[in-house]
Amino acid sequence: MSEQIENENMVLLSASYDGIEKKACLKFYDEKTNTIKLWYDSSEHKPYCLVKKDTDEKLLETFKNEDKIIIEETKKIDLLNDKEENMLKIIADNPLIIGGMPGRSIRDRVVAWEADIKYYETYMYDKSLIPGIYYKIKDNQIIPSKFTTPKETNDMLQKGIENADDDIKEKINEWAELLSQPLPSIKRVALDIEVQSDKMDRFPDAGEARYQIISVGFAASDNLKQVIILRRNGIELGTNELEKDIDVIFVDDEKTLLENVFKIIRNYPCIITYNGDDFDLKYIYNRAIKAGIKKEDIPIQLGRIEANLKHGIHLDLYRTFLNRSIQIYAFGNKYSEHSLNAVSKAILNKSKIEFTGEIGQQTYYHLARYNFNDAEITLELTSFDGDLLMKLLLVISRITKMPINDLSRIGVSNWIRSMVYFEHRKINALIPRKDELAIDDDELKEMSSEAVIEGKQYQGGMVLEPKIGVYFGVSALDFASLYPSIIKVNNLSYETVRCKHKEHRENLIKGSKHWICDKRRGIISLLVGSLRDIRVNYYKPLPKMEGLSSDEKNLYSVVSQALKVILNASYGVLGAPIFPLFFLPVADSTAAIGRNIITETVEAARNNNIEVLYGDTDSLFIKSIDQNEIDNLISWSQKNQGVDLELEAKYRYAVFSERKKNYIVVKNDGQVIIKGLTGKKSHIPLFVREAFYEAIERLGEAETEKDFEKVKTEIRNIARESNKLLKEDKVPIEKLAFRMMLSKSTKMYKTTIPQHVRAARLLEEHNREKGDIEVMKPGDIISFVKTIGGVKPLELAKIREIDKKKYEEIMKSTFDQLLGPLGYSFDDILGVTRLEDLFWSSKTEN
DNA sequence: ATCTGTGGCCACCAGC
DNA sequence: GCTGGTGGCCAC
Repeated sequence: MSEQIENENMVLLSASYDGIEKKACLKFYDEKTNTIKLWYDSSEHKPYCLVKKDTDEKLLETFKNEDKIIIEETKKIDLLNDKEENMLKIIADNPLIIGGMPGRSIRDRVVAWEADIKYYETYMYDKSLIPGIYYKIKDNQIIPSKFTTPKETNDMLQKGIENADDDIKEKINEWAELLSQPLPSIKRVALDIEVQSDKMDRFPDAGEARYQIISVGFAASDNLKQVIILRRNGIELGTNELEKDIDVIFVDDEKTLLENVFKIIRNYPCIITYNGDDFDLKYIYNRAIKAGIKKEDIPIQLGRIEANLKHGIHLDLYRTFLNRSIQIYAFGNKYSEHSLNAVSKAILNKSKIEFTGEIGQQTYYHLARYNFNDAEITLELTSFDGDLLMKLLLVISRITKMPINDLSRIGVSNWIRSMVYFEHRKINALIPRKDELAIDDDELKEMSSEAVIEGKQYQGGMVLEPKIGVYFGVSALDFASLYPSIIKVNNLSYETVRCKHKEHRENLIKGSKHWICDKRRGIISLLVGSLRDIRVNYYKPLPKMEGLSSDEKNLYSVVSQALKVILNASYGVLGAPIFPLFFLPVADSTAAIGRNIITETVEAARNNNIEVLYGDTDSLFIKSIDQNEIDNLISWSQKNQGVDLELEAKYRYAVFSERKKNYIVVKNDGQVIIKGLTGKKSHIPLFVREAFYEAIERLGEAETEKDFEKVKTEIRNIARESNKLLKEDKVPIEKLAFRMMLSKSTKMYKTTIPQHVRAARLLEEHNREKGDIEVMKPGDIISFVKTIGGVKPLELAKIREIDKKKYEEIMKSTFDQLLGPLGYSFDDILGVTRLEDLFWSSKTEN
């Protein structure tokens, strides 16, 4: 049922294989009509393999030695229709199979075909389709839409990359064309359901779907705000505290409720949920089947890992926010727990609505308010900051060649895999299998650097010994995208590091046993290098350019963020055994060159009489704010190392202790930046953290060295005040709670039982006695307090059980990290306080 | 089924 | 009481 669509600009969202139609099904988003256009491609596309007469060994040899492997078409195997024995015969006659899913051997291809899941990869490659960009369909042909970049920005790009190598330059221009396309705003609806479960079963199984759905909330980008409520016996209406524009619809039976839900879903090309894969959509589907609704009338399609829409796409934000790259690089590690409440609190500063008792016993209006609120914050997670998340996904989709519904559910190693494989196919290069890149364990150990931390695979970044003290007039310098720069400049890639050419074995990397090919550009080096250059020289400075519209600025900063995510991951995956192109020598070489670069730069600084105070991996702190000295160092580095050293900031003063990764810097405007100190860590009690931050603020007030006396007095007052509150039991117990994440379920801790696990077990036991069998899961956060003789979960502890001495110790160690480098100690400061305290408490006792 | 890396500090556990 | 090892959080 191929639909004729003409002359429209549509964004390609996803591609899948329709097993019934035996056709490719493409989903395009049409911005004009706000709908998904389904496109069944009736042109022939069969999964096939090209066969080339050769042997594996011979080809591998060639692969390492030649500039490029060109695949020649000699014979096709039709994987879908050929009989297996026939295929095997062809394979026997032609031992090497390349192509079909180009680059992969027939074994991989057959496996991929059977799994059905990689279909879009081969289809999209064959048709030269890239998800996330605009197309027209005309005369049954899919034609990419053309967008031209504004002249000013293009000029800036060309100027920024004029010194790049030709191959990199070409690639950068290709990226620029792809990434400067406008970003569509996708019409979407967020959905959340509530289920009539009882207390004993707080997380009902969606496969079983035992309880009826009592409420479904909707919040959409076109301002639809609706809750559908199931009428039940004995439930009161309650008071209507909902905003006026929220529709509450009552229905009498679940089937009608579900039909209403489906009617709404069908109006939207994109549906957003929080944990919809595992719960909401699965639950709805199974209840619909139970209610006797026919499969073909349900717009939901359940996959193995993903619940999808027949007419559109579904994004499960739970899976997206679980992604570590998204968490750290896109959202700056703002959230640490992955519940809807925790994420929305951290990002939107909005919470779920609280209620007591069971959800099934709430009044209708309270249920509606609770349910709608969940749907609304779910939607808002995609719409805050000008649809940031949606746009980020679309840009990542363009870079990695993956549909957003896929990439939003999987980890970054798979993004990079998709991006790198696409590039292989594009140049008709063979994609090596894992076993072809594998190195024998003993051999690998022999050739790799020794890690500083036992149990790690190789040595990483270098951390300089800090020079203890307070320094006024300090500059922070760092290398822009150091590891990607190294990969670019040194031509690092799995096929160029330790290449097969005898003559290159002399090109040893200093401090390592690896050598680098200088005959051809490595594929990883080209990809990572071009992405690095376009970010540093174009997308990063672009938003500052004058005369840009806010849409343009927004696009550029989103692209910059997406590139940051990809670049940060691309080095890491090469050292990750799970990555299909894992090749440790590349990661090892990258880090080794990084250590060389920072060492040489420190040396160069010394030669120029610049004192280096501290440095970590790609950053240096120098005791100078002289622009000339800084510029000299920067140009030295550019000239001798080919990497971009940049001035990050000049600081009024900096404080270093003997501890690495622990320091304080103060900007000229008084803003204080703390790194690594215990006082800022998220697991310590709020009571300690608040006092710590108050003290930190005082540091911002110090303009010169002699101001520290005053600061000291003020910090003393803060410490004294806090201690007093603690002694008088005036600190609310919640503020005394440690909060720590469980990385395993409590039963899985075997070697030692840490305190937070003890607390978690106590809590589980307590709940079990109440009849609640729910246990704590990996990723859950346990709040506990230190009591005399041990720990207790926050919920079960009384204020009088608190071990005040322990908390005083924590205050001491936290404050000492701050005071030590300033030449004071907590005991000095509190020594004064203690006398007063004594005086004070004896007075009250009397 | 899913999973990017190493270096460093702190508090605590468990065994001696 | 000392000490090596574990687990969590952070810097890059």
